[in-house]
Amino acid sequence: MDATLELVLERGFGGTAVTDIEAAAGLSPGSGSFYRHFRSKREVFEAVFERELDRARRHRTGFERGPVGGAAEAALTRRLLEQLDYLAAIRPLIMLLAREHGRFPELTARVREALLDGGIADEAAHLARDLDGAPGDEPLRDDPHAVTAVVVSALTGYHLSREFFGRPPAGVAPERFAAALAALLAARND
Amino acid sequence: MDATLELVLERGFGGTAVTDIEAAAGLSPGSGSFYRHFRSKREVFEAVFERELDRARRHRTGFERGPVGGAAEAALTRRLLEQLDYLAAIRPLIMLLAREHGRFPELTARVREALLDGGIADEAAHLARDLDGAPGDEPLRDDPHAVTAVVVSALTGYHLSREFFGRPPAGVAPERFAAALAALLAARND
DNA sequence: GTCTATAAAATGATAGAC
DNA sequence: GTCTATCATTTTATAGAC
Repeated sequence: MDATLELVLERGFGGTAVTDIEAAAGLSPGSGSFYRHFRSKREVFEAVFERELDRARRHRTGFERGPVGGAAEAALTRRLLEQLDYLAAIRPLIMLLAREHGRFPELTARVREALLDGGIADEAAHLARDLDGAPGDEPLRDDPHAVTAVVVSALTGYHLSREFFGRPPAGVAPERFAAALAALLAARND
Repeated sequence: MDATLELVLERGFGGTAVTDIEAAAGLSPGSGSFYRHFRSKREVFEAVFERELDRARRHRTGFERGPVGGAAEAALTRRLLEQLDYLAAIRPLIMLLAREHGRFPELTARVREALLDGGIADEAAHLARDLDGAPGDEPLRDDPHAVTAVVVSALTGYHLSREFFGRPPAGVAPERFAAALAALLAARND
């Protein structure tokens, strides 16, 4: 499964032959030994996908929660970096979706359910709520769902830009990026 | 070439047979008529990629420029929507990169040069500059490159989330998204 | 659980008639 | 510029020995 994941991320499902998987897994290429473990190429792909989905679900626990007190902006920055780390951790799942959502349309809904509905968007919403709950702040005068969308988009965009282009947007490192985003968010209730 | 683009975006290069391309182009499948137009499958892929790269380059002209005056936030919102439209227009190029940058590593630098170095990042930088030059504003007290990175990330992230997940983050429509981002940017010099 | 051997189909590509 | 026909290779998958 590790060999399959690596090859599919590099060449795609259609560009990966069972022979390649056997070779990468240390089996004799073309021997058909693969078929003692999985009944078809599709089956191993689905197994890999399920494994990565499970990993992603298990990974999202223990995020910091609660009102952002004291040095609000620094705390915010820390949480945003945490979310970037999460995205990095579930990289395989995101890349599997990016590569094969055309051939396996069912991936879309499954990843969305695991990531968006209960993942970053959730965290970003908490974040926005926590921020608004900070002592001394007035209630929101802007659109909280839209702010959540901006935060989620910025985080995923930053991650994907690094993945696809091999470097972060404008060459800005994660810490600088998170600090700038936190500053924008903190200033919005001034 | 149209048939090839569509098939490659859906199934990937390795998952698209020359036979499929022939069928989609209205030729007799398996006839080899494809080879009267291109010498190999790789060649048609490269032709498609170059065509989309060219289209993307030609498309980015006529963006609004200059100091954001008057209703600064509304003007900003308009420009951000313009950038989202641009991303939608060059969708094929972005998706080709997302799908095949593993198999054709040379795509990365070429798309980056066309999009990031002279594209959105450039526009975002102008945007930040124009915003700071607005009459009555004080000079920037934050990190302009990092703010640019946030804007680029937010725009690309919003676009890619819609592509990969089939819906915008938090269900927020483009207008709401752009308005929220503009509000965050406009508030940062208060 | 791996190997050799092999079958059946799909795939990339060419030759030559129309 | 398309078709029929064809070929060599690659690919998916199975059978059976060890």
